[in-house]
Parts: sequence; C-alpha cells; structure tokens
Amino acid sequence: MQEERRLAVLRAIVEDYVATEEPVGSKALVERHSLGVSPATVRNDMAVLEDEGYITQPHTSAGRVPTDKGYRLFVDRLTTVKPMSVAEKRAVSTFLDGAVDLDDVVQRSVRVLSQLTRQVAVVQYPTLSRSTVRHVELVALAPRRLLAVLILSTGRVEQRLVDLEADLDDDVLADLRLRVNQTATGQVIADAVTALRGLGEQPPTSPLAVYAAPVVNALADAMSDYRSDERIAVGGAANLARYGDSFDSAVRPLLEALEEHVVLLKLLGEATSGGMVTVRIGAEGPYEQLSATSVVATGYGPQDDALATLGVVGPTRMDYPGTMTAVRAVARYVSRILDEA
Amino acid sequence: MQEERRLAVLRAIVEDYVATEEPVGSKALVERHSLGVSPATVRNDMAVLEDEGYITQPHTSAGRVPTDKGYRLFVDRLTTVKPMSVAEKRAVSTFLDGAVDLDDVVQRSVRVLSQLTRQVAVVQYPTLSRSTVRHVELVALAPRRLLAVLILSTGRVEQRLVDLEADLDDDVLADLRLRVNQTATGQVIADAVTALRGLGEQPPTSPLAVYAAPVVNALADAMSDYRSDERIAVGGAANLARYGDSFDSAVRPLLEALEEHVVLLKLLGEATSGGMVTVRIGAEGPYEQLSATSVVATGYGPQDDALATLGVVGPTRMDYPGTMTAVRAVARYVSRILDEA
DNA sequence: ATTGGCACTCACCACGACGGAGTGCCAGAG
DNA sequence: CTCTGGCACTCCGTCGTGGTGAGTGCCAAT
Repeated sequence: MQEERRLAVLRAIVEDYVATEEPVGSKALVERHSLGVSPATVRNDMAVLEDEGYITQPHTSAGRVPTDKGYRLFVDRLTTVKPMSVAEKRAVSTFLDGAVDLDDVVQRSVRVLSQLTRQVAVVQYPTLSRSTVRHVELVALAPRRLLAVLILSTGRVEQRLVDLEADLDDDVLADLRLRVNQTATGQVIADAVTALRGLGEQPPTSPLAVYAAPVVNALADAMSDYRSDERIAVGGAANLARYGDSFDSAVRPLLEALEEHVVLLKLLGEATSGGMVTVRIGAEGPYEQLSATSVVATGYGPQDDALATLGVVGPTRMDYPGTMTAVRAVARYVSRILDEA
Repeated sequence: MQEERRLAVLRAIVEDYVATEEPVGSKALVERHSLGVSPATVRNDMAVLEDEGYITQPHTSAGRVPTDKGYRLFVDRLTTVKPMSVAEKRAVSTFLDGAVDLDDVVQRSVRVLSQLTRQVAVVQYPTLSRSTVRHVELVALAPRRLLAVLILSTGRVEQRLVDLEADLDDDVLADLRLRVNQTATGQVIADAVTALRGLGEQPPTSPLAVYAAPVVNALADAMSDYRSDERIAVGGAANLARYGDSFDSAVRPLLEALEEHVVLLKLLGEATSGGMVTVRIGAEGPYEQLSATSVVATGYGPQDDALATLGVVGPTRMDYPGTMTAVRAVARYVSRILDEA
C-alpha cells in the first residue's frame, strides 16, 4: 500500500522536477498532483525515498531532486508509454519521406529527432559490415590516376583515388573493372575484402599486374577502413542553450564530446533492436565528465536488423517518456525507409 | 604627431582588451606598453578616441573597450602581419597531407583551422558551378530502379536514385549510359544541364524514351540542386565554451546559426581570392543577432580560383592578426592540394 | 603639448538582516 | 499502525549598506 504511494510520490517528483527544473517540496507536490494525502505524509515518504537513495536535497531545507538511481527506477517501472500526437507523426513521416538518398535520410533524421525532443540528436550512419557490394566502378581521371567508386547495398557510395605506376590502357581497365565486379559484387563486404585480396595477386606476367594491386588495395581500404571508422551526424546543438545554468558542468563537456565522434559512438553504445530503447543515465555512462547527461538510444536498420544506432543526449533531468517515444518512432520510421530502399 | 600616438593607443587598447577580456584603463596601458607618455596624456587621447567612436566605456569610470569601428580601424590600418610559427606550419601541412579524398580535405581543414584559431571554423565544400562533369555512371539496382552516379572534376561524387516505369534492359542501359556520357562529360555543369535536357526529349518511338527522361531529370536535379544547396563543414564548436560570459548574447545565437547552413553561407559571404582575407566585424554582418560576432574568411580553390570560402566565426573581441594569418595559411594550403588533384 | 594633482563616480565585494520555503519530529486522531 | 496538523528549526536567496579601488575628467603648471 504505502509502497505504491511512495512510488507515486517518486514519479510525481520526477515529473515536477523535469517540468520546473527546481527542487520540489512536499506542499507543492500535493497541490499539483492529487495524491489524496497531506503534505506531512508525503514528507515521511520522501524521507524513506531519500534513505533508499532515490532522491536528495541539494541543501537542508530545500525541496528534493531525483538522483540517478531515482531516474533509473522511474524509467524502469514508472513510465507510461506516451503516444505521439498525430501532428508529430505526420511531421516525422512527411519530413523523412522527402529524403533523396541515404545521407539525406540520416541528416533529416537528426533534424526531426532534435526538433521533436528539443535535445541534441545523434544518428549513426548505417554500418557497412552487413551490407553487400552492389557495384564497383573504375573511372579514369588522368593517364596514371583513376577513381574507384564503391556502391553498397545500403545506397552508400564510397570513393578512393588511386595512383598507378603505369599509364592506363582502356582495354585493361575494362577488363579489371569486369573482374573486380565479378569478384566483389553481391558479397558481404567482409567476404569481398578477402576475395579481392586474392585478385590482387596477379602473376607478374599478366597485364593486370601493374594495376590490380593498387586498385584492390584502395577498395579493400575503403571497405575495412570504413567499417571501423563509423560516421555519425549530430544536430540540435542549439538546444544546449536551454541548459542555461550548469554551463561548465554540463554544456562544456558535452560540446567537446560532440566533436569527438569516437566518444559519441561509444556513448550511443551497442545497438539494440526490436523497439527496445536503451536509457543510460548520468554516471552509468562510460565518461566521467558526462555524469550530468543521459543518453536515450536505440538501434535501427532494415528488417529491424540494428545496423546502426540513433538517439539523443541530454541532461539527466529530461523528459524520459517523451524522449523515448520520439526516439523509438524515428527509429521505426527510418528502418521502414531502409526496408524500401 | 599626436595623431600617430592616438593610433598607437588604440592599438594598445585592442591588444590588451583581446588578451585580458577586461576594460583597459590609462594606467595599465602605460605600464604594459612603453608609450613614453604619462597616463594623463593617454587619458586625453582616449577621450578623443571616444569622441570619434573608436572606443567606449561600459560604465562611467571603467576602462575603455574598443567599438566595432575601433576594431575596423585596427584591422584596416594597425595590424602587423604575424607569420605563423614553423611548428604551426608543419602541423597544418602534415595534417592536411593525410587526406584521402575531397571530403576528407574539407573535414581536416575545419579541424586544423579551429584548433589553430581556437575558434569555430567553417569550410564550404568547393562549389560545383565551375567544375566539369568527369563521368556519369548508371547502375541497375532492381528491375525498375537504378542509381545514377555523377562524378565531377573536383572529385566530388553525387548520387540519385531513379525509379523507372518499365523494366530495365541491359542493352538500352548501356546505350543510355554511353549517350549521357557523350553529352555531359567534360562540360561545365551549367552547360551539361542544358545539353542533358535536350537528350531527355526523345521521340516516343525510341526505346530510350521511357528511361531517358527520368534519368536526365535526376542528373539535372543533382547538378542544379547541388549548385545552390552548397554544403559546409563546421568544427570547433567546443571553443564556444570559452566565451564563458555573454552566453545568451553571443553563444546562443551562434549555436543556432551553426545549424542553419544557409545562414552560415551568407555569413561567410562572397569568396575573395588572391590572399585577400575578408573581415566582417559585429554589426557589419547581415544578422542582427550576431552583432557580437565577427567573421574572418577568404576564398580558396585551385589556381586561387575562389571556388569556395573558408573562415572562422568568433567574438568581436578576437585576435584578428593571428586569426587572419591562420585563415590565409589554411586557404593557401588547401588550394595547393586542390591544384594537385 | 604634456604632466601631476585632485575630486568624483561607480562597479564590486563583504556583511548582516530578513523573509520564506521546506524540513523533521511529535502528539493526537482514525 | 497509518495518517495528519502543528511547531520549531534550518538555511538559501535577496536586499540594502557601506567601504574600497580603479578609473575618469578637469585644471593649473610646466
């Protein structure tokens, strides 16, 4: 009985604190929420909640503020899924449907997500590891230089300049193009890399010998290099301005992190699939300096295959239910678009 | 005589204010710079400078602060070119030399520039308007869908998905590819667009009729669309954290501007070439809200052809000589790289 | 034209008083 | 055993107060 009410109190505290950004006291609580008990009772509950570590008071005789542990409990057990408004849904779909290519999809996603959550949004470009090679194109740029273009099943296009040690011959180039495509097209990129390596080792007598190696290297480089060096898009940094207070403690380290894409990737964490949204609260994350920020993320990809991750970062004091549904919705929608492509 | 000293005083004020970020008084001035006159004299000079609008005092009986007009005079007449240190030069060259393709060059430039100036750096991707079409590739993705890849002389690659109204035939595709390349390759993109439009109008009897139009449209779209929607890279936003004070007045609007690439492009302004660095100070710029920020920019491109612009944005109170040389140096270096490619 | 002197002006800081929100505890009621 | 009303206490934030010091403007002297 009392246990239930205590949780209700915690929920109320979190909601009020998120809304007002100010420590919330017992009196204000019973006024704003119809808990059906008196402030004194709430005070007792709050004392217990504080003992258990779910809330603290910044100073004696100030209201209470949720701790990381409090937010955790709130997220795990107290959130009621809040559906998106029709207007929001339409906004997402119309905005994302206008995308012309994969890059555009990602960039638009960042935009919608940051606008929807009024937070900093981060979207990882779909990982290549599971994608396959659609086509390889070799284009002569100069007598001894060509451009290798790699087209992947996700629609992503990678390019590499290749310098040769001998002048190009159109016929040889055509031959090489044919062979490379025969070897790589349709393969998952991991397999394509090994297959190509084989192709690179031509008997020195073959007219291909001079060209094959550098081209193969460039392609393999583009593939494997790209797999680890995963790109991401960031948007909504202007929302950081809303922090107002706590500039040094929260905004500065976050601004720094936003430029370090490696950090961001680690922050987003492992992609989870199937509509599961991961929430990492404050110090639960891997970075000391970001102990005042939370991450709400989820995986996305065709067939809900979690090719990549998207999410938002924001202050621990954030609207978790709203953010979670927004993240989930955008992930779903992007996944569906990738399905179609 | 006095006129000269007054300018020296202005220079000293600007330098001190930039260094200390605090209003500078007459006594401190004569101590830090060997002006050879007494504080009282300096005070008289400062009174004149204030009358002429080059400096102001934030409050009565506080030190003086340069006005926009003061910075302008400083930049136009009082800056002594400050060469970069050898270490800095080497840092720029080694960092930029590692770039693998055009995108990488741009991204690395942003990084170096922001680190060098400790300011927010902005680099516009080379404009396409003067670049020529190197090659067009058409790749079948599905029976009724193909990917059009546009390769330009700058090394940039654009892609567009094309949906067809009839199933693809390999021969027709090859024919189309050939024709498109014959029409477009080597042309400046403006010309390529008109030439392609002609190609799009096939007699309905031709087997090409069904395919040509959508493909041509996609390509023309990619070209003309891209010309206006110019991309830019931004870096060093973390340096905004150094503003510390004046958060609302300076950081917030700037953060907002950084996401609006259109705004940034306008801010960078027209590309200037030939080593000329443009400085726009505070309210001289086109945006009311950015009246506390200055822009230092210059054009760059192969043969110093000002294909695009790069620069930094920062507080009006910034180290103009240092920033100008850094911007100039990076622009030179990037131009040289583009020359080679 | 420059300088030293002098009175004046404020921003800034430290100090202390005070009001108010909020708490913890206790005794009484259900 | 749980809830409630009352009460004393704590402490943050704010506001006025006065002192301090950097800096100025003006003036008479050099």
